[in-house]
Amino acid sequence: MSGVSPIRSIVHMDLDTFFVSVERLKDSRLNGLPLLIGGTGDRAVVSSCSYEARTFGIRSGMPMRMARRMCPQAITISGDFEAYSQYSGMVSEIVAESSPLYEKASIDEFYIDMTGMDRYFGCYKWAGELRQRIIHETGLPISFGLSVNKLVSKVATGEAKPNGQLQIPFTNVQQFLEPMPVFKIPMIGPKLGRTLTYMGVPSVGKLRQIPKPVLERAFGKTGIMLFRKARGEDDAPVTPHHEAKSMSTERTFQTDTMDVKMLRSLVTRMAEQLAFRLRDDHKLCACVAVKIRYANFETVSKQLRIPYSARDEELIPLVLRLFEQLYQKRVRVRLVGVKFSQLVSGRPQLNMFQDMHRQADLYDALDAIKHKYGKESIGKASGWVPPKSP
DNA sequence: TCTGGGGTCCTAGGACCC
DNA sequence: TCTGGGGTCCTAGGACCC
Repeated sequence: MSGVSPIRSIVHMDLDTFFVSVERLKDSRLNGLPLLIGGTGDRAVVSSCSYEARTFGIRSGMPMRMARRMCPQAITISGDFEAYSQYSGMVSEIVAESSPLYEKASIDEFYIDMTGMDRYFGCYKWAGELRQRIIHETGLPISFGLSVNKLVSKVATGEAKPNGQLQIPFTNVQQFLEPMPVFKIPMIGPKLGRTLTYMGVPSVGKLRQIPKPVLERAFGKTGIMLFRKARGEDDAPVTPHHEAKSMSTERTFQTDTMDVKMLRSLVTRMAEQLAFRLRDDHKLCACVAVKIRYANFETVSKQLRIPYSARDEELIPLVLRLFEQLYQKRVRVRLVGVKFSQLVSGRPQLNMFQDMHRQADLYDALDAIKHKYGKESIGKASGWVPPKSP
């Protein structure tokens, strides 16, 4: 093999306003209307919104209250994640069937590595046919970008939307990126984007003019990243499978609370549900963490390295202990969360000093019930939270 | 207009070891 | 006993993505 890597052909496919599109398949009367998907509570945010809603300045991530103020006639729908997951699966199957190497990057986007295929087929033609097939078989609009790596392909998809496709050959990468505002580059978020703009670097073209040492001095590793991205460089491979590295759950309350008993039983239940997920995925965790966000949005967390475990009797007391260490008494709490990380594959270790066979049998029985009747069907009494009164 | 929930990755400081 | 330097692990917080 020579050391010279060939120019790659990477497709990025992204379903357009995915949640909105699914809702419109379920109910065609929603076509053409401003639509907001997200929670209904006071503190909900917009998960997805239609292009009709976007003309009012609404964006995903925006508080629902604000969105409704900007567009009172918008229709609000609380998400149906089961349906979204099903449709996402349908699209995945079509992509998997036709692509030699693909990566599902999120519920609504894929990367496909077509390097080498272009000698036999035209990549652009092939990707266009795949796109049409997805549209035809699922009814969901989807766009794609085709270029030399994930970065440029993803940016190209952004420009192709809605319901379009765009190829950027490697000879055109610079000219394509140059006029772009820096925040169109993935990983340049609000914070970095603002800093760059204040520095007089609003576009990728301007960013490209800054010497590497200057960027490195100003931003460290991030500076190197900026230098490369400004040139459309990205050697990240298309990776078919990712092992989960953490699992977490959190809950924001409708109104801030000081009910410690409720908080304790909630984090207990959260730990229990996550431990169930661990065992279900045949995973163990070696780090547990608790997060609290107070009424003033100040957010604190505490984590602890532990011997690998997936057992309720080990994990729940640890989570409760972290909670007690973290919790500031008499301060109103907005959110609590529990996270298990440092995951590895494995089964809970048998503890010789306990009657482990009985213990293991008990787990199997309890987990079987959770499978059959749902995660909420059974749990420790201490994890029980009274249903909200109307 | 006060800011969801599920993730990943990076940074920086302190502990600890050789 | 006022003191090095590098490596690694751990913790806390934050930026970013969908």
